[in-house]
Amino acid sequence: MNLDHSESTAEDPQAALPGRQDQSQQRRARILDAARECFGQDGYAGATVARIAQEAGVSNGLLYQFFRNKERLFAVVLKDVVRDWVRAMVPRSRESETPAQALEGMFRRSVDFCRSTPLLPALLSRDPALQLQRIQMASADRIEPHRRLVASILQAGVTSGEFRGDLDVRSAADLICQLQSDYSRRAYADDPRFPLTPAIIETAVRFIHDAVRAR
Amino acid sequence: MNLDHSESTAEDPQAALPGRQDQSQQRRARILDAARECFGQDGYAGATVARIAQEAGVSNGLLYQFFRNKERLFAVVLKDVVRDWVRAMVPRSRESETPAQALEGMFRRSVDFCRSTPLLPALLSRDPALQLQRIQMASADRIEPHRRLVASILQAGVTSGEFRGDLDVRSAADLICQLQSDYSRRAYADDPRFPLTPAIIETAVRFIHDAVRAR
Amino acid sequence: MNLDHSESTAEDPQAALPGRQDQSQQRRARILDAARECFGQDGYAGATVARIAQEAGVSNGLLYQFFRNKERLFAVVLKDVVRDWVRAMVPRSRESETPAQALEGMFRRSVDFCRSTPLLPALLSRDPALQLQRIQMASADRIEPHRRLVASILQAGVTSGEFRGDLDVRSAADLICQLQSDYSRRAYADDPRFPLTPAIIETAVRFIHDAVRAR
Amino acid sequence: MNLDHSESTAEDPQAALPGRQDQSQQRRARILDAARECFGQDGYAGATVARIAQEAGVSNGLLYQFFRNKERLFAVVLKDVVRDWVRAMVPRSRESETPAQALEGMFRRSVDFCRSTPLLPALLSRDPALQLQRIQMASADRIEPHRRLVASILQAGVTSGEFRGDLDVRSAADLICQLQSDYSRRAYADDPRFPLTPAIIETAVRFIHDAVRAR
DNA sequence: TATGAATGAGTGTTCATTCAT
DNA sequence: AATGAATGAACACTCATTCAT
Repeated sequence: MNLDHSESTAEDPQAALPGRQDQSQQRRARILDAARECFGQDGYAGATVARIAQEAGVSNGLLYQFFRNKERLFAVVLKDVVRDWVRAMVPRSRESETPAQALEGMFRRSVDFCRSTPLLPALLSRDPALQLQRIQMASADRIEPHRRLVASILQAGVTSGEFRGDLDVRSAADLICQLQSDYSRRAYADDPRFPLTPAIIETAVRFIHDAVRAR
Repeated sequence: MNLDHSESTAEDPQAALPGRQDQSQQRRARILDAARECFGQDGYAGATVARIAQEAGVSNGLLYQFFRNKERLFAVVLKDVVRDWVRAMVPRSRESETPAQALEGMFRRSVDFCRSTPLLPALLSRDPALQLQRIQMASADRIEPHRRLVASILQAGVTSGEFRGDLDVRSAADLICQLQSDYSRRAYADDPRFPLTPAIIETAVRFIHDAVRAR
Repeated sequence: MNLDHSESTAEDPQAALPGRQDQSQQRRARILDAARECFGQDGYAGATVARIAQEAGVSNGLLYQFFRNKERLFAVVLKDVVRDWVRAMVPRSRESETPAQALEGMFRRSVDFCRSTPLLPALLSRDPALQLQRIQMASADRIEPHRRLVASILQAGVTSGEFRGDLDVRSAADLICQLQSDYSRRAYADDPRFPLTPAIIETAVRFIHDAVRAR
Repeated sequence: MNLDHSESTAEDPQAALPGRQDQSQQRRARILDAARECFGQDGYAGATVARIAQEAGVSNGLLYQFFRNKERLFAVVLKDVVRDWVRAMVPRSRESETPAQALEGMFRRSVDFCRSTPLLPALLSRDPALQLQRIQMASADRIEPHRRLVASILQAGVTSGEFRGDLDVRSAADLICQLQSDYSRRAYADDPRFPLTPAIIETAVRFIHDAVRAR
């Protein structure tokens, strides 16, 4: 739950005795955490600034010193979530993986990430409740790269002969990303009507393998 | 956009000169249309009753003579949308279809339905912005049947030897329904970042075929 | 509950087969009954026209053919209630009563009237919830006569020597009327915090006797 | 009109330069004053939150930071009014009073209190327009004690032989409280049809004396 | 820097009143 | 004469945002 928002100060030796600066950054991070939680649970319109502030343990007004308004706050949350998500999916060390393994690994890591993170890839994909189109556009930069990453893995597989030669790489990448997003969201939502049992995950992984591998 | 809400009066030759009853039902239908549109665009919390009324060309208050409140209106919209969606997906005449054809047909019909209908299967699946759990539960009755229908087609294919014998029917049905829902929503949303080209559809169809057919 | 609103038609031999006229008057009466009930229970602002119409078994709109608006309807109800109340209090045959008996009789009849009638002398006296001052003024014509009636009885008692010679007739009449109004309202309201047991009534009667009789 | 809501700050020498806390409490008090006024004039249903806010010179929303909703605000007003009323009635120093004097004193103080205070013992007793039963119940705790106080005075008088031995103490207390409430309300309402001249008050006082004293 | 009291525009909802039928 | 569908002003209440402290 306590994500890494501090970045540059992460290794600051003075972190132990937080100065003004540090405390401020800590509060900013707490706000972002709370916002992620609230937006994730209630959507953009449903979440209230007051609740976020309370959840973060800061005053109502402080929020507005870090973020111009609710919309901007949401944009930042969105950007961070996508960044974290992409990070979590990307293979740590790519060397030893075959394309098929890479594909499977991304899928599983994505689902795992969402399982443990109060997140909203739901929102990422196309939540109608957040019509903040401009915001989404801003974070869309992350979506396309993700798709390109998957596409490059697919292309590598095709080139190596491991995947089908007639694979429509762009479309397949799109579909795989879609599935990743879906099942990731389900991992987070944990809705009994949309369960995410191991069996379902294995089936999805097998779907993907079947669809791409050469025969 | 102008859906069939009239049903019983559809063949009434006097429909042209609407009586009071008729006009009333027409207005009700207009409200439902507008609500479908607005909820679809803005989510539950984001949509306003005033906007829906305006869009429907009726007064603010009339809405409350047909529906107890916003929540009930939404519930009705949801129920209707799912009903229409399921109707559109179900094969007209099932006789001559192989299981594979049935599967493909449902997929295509679902996508087509959403392309031409202001709809919200998005909302059906799990929009975090509409926490109206009870409502969702009510319309959830439709989700499981859909999954069962797909599962029965899969089972038929497995039995006939057309599909893989080791197919996890439940999980596969879940995944296929998920894909249908996704691409259907994309068909409606028409978001450039999530396009729905023929190539993408064909790829999805092929994915499904590859995943289930015996080898 | 079914009060006499018809007056002139009460003995109409055609009452059995109600003509247009009769039915109309009957409906008017039903509306007044319902209004008396509703205003009595919920006060002026709290009562709704729709409820009154429903209670009366007529359409919403019909109400407005008999009464210009809610305020006028209320005014008529008020006038009728006061009229009935005063009627009920006035001794049937005055001859054989001493002033003391007359006083006591009025008090008891008033309380009894309210016990069996959905009424609102509450509203009569000075309910702050119905600020319709002008209306109250209109029905005030009835209040003063009542006070004068009591005063005349008191005066008769003073003259005959049965009552104290130094009685302030006007003030005493005022107080007695006040008590009548109070206990009448309590008879109707039937609030456990303001009970109206026989003991309480007897005490009130005795109060009045003690206060006025010569010693 | 400007009641004492400040209590603890009453002796604060800095009250002249109000701090934030002080100003806040002052506004709360202003809201309560305005609410007392408006509810008193228009009843519960008739009074509007907007009017109260305007009368208090604060924004519409501030009201909701002090009181959960209109109903709660009313409950507080009611509680305060009863508290003030009871306070005003209770004899300052009881020592030297005979029971008869105590009775008379309470009556006069009650009337005087209402004359100078925007108040609604009317509402206390049984205004049909405020069906907020639960609220009334809450403040009813004050009614019964008042009745008991009067009853104890009566009992003392009976015991000392100053009052009639056959007095029904409970019923008499009820009646006296009723009269106090009535004339107090009249003192506030100041309705020309229900005047409250000195003569009327003296008559009431005499009524009470006559009714209770031994002969 | 941080607070939270204060604002007021905007929301869902009700209801007296009108009017086409 | 009678209906009840339709209206829209008015209400209680919420919440993003500001600002004096």
